[in-house]
Amino acid sequence: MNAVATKPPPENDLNERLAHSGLRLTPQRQQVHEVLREKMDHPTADQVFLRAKNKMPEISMATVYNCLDALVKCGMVRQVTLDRGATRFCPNMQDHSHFYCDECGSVYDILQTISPADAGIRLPRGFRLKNIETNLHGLCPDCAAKAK
Amino acid sequence: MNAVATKPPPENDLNERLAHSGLRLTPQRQQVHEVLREKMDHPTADQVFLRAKNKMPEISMATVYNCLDALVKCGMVRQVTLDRGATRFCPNMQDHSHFYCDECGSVYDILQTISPADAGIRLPRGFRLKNIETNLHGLCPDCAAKAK
DNA sequence: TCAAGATTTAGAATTATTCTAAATAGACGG
DNA sequence: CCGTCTATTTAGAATAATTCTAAATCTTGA
Ligand SMILES: [Mn+2]
Ligand SMILES: [Mn+2]
Ligand SMILES: [Zn+2]
Ligand SMILES: [Zn+2]
Repeated sequence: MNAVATKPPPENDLNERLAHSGLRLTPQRQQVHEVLREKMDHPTADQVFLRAKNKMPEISMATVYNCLDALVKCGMVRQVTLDRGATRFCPNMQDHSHFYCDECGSVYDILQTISPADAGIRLPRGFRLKNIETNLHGLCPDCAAKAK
Repeated sequence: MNAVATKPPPENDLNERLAHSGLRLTPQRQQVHEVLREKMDHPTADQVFLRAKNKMPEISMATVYNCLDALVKCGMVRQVTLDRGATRFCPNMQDHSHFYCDECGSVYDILQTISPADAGIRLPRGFRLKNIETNLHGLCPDCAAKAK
């Protein structure tokens, strides 16, 4: 699953994946996606809006939400909800989990996931599992150092 | 860790745990906690408010938020954030994960046989892990049946 | 009994997200 | 190219979720 390198360059992917979901590739969707890939710090919709405005000053907040929803729907972006604050967005579609610093709120990709089997999870009859989300909570290196 | 049965009855626990965090046991906190234990369907703050009002008509929304925060802080309640909607609350402090039905939004407790901490996540140097949260997404039995 | 501090409360304020309706863009058939 | 059709974008209003504020109330413990 990991050994065969048939993955097309991610940019083509965007076009195709949108099409596959009956969605068009628009400058705005492209821009929002680029913003996410540029700095993979899991920004909120609001932060995406501010960053996208630099290259595309006319873009609106509603469009950013629309684009993010489109990108999530077609599987190019993941939604990350970690606390009561705004939802964050992640363009890394590799299997990974998120480390959330309870102190400063920063989010890190952790390239390791727990399979349900490893976690000892057994679903009762009838449930249909689609995907698993693992969120690690604690202190980031900076905050851990300060805490000492 | 699991074998020694020194756990006091959960109601005493509430008093003690609050005290341990420098918080008082108040009728409102008790009521909010009771509401959560009565129907463990992971209600939102709003739903907790409505249910609590039945026995305690003067309780306010602000108090419900305050109480929920207090209960979370002292470790009697878990916060569950699953999508862009309102945060949900869970009074089950056993090690378990949550199944979220993407179709109808219902949430189920899924018991784990192995603590995820033991499942072998390896963090880069410097990170201090406090706890792991596992969210399962898919279809609940009802929705899975309808989907066929 | 009193002072200090914690908690509750109503309502205002803020933040996050969704909705609405009109304008625009772009694909497609002719 | 032209006109039509539909998807998308847009501004702003509306709604939903949460937090804040300041005053009232309660509790605790000198
Ligand atoms: Mn990520
Ligand atoms: Mn639960
Ligand atoms: Zn941090
Ligand atoms: Zn369902």
